[in-house]
Amino acid sequence: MATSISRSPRIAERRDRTVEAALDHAEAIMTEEGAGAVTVSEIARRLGMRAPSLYKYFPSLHAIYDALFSRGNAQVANYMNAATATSEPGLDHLRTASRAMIRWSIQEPGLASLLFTRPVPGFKPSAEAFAPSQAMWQLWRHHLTVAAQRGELAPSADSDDAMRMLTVLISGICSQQLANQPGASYEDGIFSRLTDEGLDMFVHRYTHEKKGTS
Amino acid sequence: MATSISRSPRIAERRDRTVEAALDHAEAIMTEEGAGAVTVSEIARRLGMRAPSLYKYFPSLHAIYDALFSRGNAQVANYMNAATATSEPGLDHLRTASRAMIRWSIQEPGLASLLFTRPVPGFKPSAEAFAPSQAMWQLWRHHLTVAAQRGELAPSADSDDAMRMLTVLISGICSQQLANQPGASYEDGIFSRLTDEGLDMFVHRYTHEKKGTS
DNA sequence: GTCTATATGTTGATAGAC
DNA sequence: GTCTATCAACATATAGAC
Repeated sequence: MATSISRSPRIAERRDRTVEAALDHAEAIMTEEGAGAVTVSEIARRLGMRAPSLYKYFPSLHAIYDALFSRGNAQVANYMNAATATSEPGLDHLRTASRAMIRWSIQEPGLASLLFTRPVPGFKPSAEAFAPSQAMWQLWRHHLTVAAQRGELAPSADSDDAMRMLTVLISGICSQQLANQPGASYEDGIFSRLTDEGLDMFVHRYTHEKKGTS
Repeated sequence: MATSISRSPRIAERRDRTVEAALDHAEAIMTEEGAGAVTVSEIARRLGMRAPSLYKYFPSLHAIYDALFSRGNAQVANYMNAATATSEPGLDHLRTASRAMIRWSIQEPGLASLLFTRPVPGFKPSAEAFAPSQAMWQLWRHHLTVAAQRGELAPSADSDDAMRMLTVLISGICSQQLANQPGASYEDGIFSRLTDEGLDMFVHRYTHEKKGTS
């Protein structure tokens, strides 16, 4: 992703290091001040550069956000792959992945808000940057299918609505945690502590088939 | 809240109308462009005023956000009071209030994000502006107590954790709906359509006592 | 690749004429 | 209460010297 094409590999490497350093700072700004606080000037300031110099690395602020979006996707994918490495396909994977997703979002609130909400008024990620995100959700969806086939969940869990309900739970826990107790860790958070209870609630609903509405 | 003290009631009235008009515009900006897009200049522009004139009505941009916060609280309280006017105390009230809250948040995404998240980096509502919000949640909490006493929910539902779980569901539906299908109505939204299913899931969990975790 | 200099726009906020 | 004028910052972005 961050590999540039150049005649000299040494120069390209150095260039890539600068690009990565710029994104490191941008990420830090997001975490500290929110996603909307990222500016070309502030990144340059932290790099010990003048703002115009940064335009040699990125064509625009929009491009920086796009690179951050891609980086966020890569990070969360790595984090979840590592977390679910030894998980069984199906329900076990879904539980582990859900916990990992919430844990990561709390560790990286800036990147998470960029990936999962629209915190920057003018910015929409490019199709390329967005594609891995879709792939990730399809993987989740697949594990719902597996869980239903294995009988760990009811057949109705193999549906887009069930998938949406699971994302509702995860995003709800994250947003409540970050809004009401920012800075708290996954273990200490009064909302993130409810993760397993929420998952049980979901499993309960999609194990015993639906009852009537009052 | 918006009543000013003045010797002449006529002038005070006119002043209050201007204040309200300014907040109307600010609200519209929030809905159209996001909570972070509210600026003194843009409000003045829409009022047909110069920016400095607005400082006769508000001491700072921060004060405008605070007034918007108060207004949001009043609006959502009115909306929910109207919606729950004929509801039975307890579970019926909670169901109706949850639907109303989600419906209102989708209709007023700008105000809702101001009330329930922290979309503006520098802004924290004043204690006075925040107080009604706390009162509202205490009312919800009260209805959980009533529902448990009536036997509509299990005793464990009379807890802060159950309250948090309910807010997780509501905020999760809102945030997913607004992020993934902005502009859709409550009826058409692929996430807001899950409201009743989510409530059923919650009720199911807090009716049948908790089972073991896998 | 870095810089200075600059163009152009925006913001929040104040002073003071009318 | 409105305006003009102004300030000090800040932003994105470009041109061109070195």
